[in-house]
Amino acid sequence: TVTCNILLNGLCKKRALKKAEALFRGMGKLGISPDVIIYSTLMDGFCKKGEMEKAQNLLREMISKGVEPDVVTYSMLVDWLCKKGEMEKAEKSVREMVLKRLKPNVIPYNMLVNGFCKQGEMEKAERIVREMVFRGIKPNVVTYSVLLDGFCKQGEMERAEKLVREMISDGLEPDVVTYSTLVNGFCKKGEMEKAEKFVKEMVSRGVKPNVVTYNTLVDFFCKKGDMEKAEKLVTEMVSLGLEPDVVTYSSLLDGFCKQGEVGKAEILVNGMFFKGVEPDVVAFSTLLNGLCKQGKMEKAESLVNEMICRGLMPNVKTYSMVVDGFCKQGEIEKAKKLMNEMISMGVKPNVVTYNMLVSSICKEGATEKAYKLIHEMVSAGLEPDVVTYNTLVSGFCKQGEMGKAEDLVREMVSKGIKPN
RNA sequence: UUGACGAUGAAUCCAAUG
Repeated sequence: TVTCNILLNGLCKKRALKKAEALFRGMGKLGISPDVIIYSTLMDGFCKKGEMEKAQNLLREMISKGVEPDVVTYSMLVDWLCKKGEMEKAEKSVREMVLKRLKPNVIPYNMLVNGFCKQGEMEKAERIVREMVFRGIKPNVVTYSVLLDGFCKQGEMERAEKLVREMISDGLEPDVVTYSTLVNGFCKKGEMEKAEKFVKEMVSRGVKPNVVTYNTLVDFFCKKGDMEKAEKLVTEMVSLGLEPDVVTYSSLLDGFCKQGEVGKAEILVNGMFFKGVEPDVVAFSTLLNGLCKQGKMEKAESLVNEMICRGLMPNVKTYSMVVDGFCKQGEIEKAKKLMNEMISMGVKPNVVTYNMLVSSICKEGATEKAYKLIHEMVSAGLEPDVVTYNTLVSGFCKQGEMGKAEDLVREMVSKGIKPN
């Protein structure tokens, strides 16, 4: 059973779920009865691939075979709920564990903390930390890193910095993730000096920067448009034995594109293949966005086809970039056609996609007509957001129809959308 | 040394003076 599971785990980690499943079924035929670990391993594999149906079926199967879910199995459920943003249910599951005397350890609590942090609910996150301490569970480096990321994403860098000091005085060693989180926080705030200070600190504490740490810094310079510095950092990371990965390249691609150097980006993609780094959907989409922004729509469309040929399925963002490209070219009909095409590919347009259409129709001076798109959005199950309204308000303002603009502001407020 | 948690990359609107 253990041997099988080691194999199973390997297959799951490699995303070879079909093989894993085959192995699982094979075990049954050999008369090896799967234990809770086998089931959990496979369930986790399905969860990570987003195949929740299969995961749930497996859960039912294990229960029906009298295999009791344990702390790990429950935790996976908790994590799934947290990632879906269903925090009440997630909390309930943890309580359920307690009631069933499956003593939840630090991990399910970390999941809850992470869930709340990702929603920006820092008070609730801290409440969970208090609760875990109350239950006699010590926060670990992950707990702190999760909280740290939460504060960073809220832009509360003073609190973030304090938290790192706190964990050190609590006797916990910040690791590469902790530091990378903090470095990212400062980078996103544009505080490079601070970011560099903490890179120095991590090194002096014997924590080696890894690819993620460098990617964070590289991305900062790419966003700033300082491609020289970005490329220099890449050279530095290579000299340290860190291989640039698809994320490194994506940042560079975006940097070049935003500098208007789409040609360089195209060359870089070839360089990726050469280095054996396979571009993924994001990498391709980044280049695609560059092409669209330059109005090179023929190239853009053929790039989308290339993606599909490579088995990389364009997502909403990918398609939306092309939709926006057509919109900005004034080819609204083509944009609409593409929206139908994406639907037929099983990709639903979202608010952003619609906002693009709204924007281009406003630019034509037909704000009234653009406004009517809201109905279409609603019937597609989408709610207009602050950008939708900003676009329309701006449209009316430019047409000199201030009354209508003001009406719209009132309308958005009445819908509970805060003007920014 | 069989399973669960944390960090990095891509899309839409608007803004003063000129």
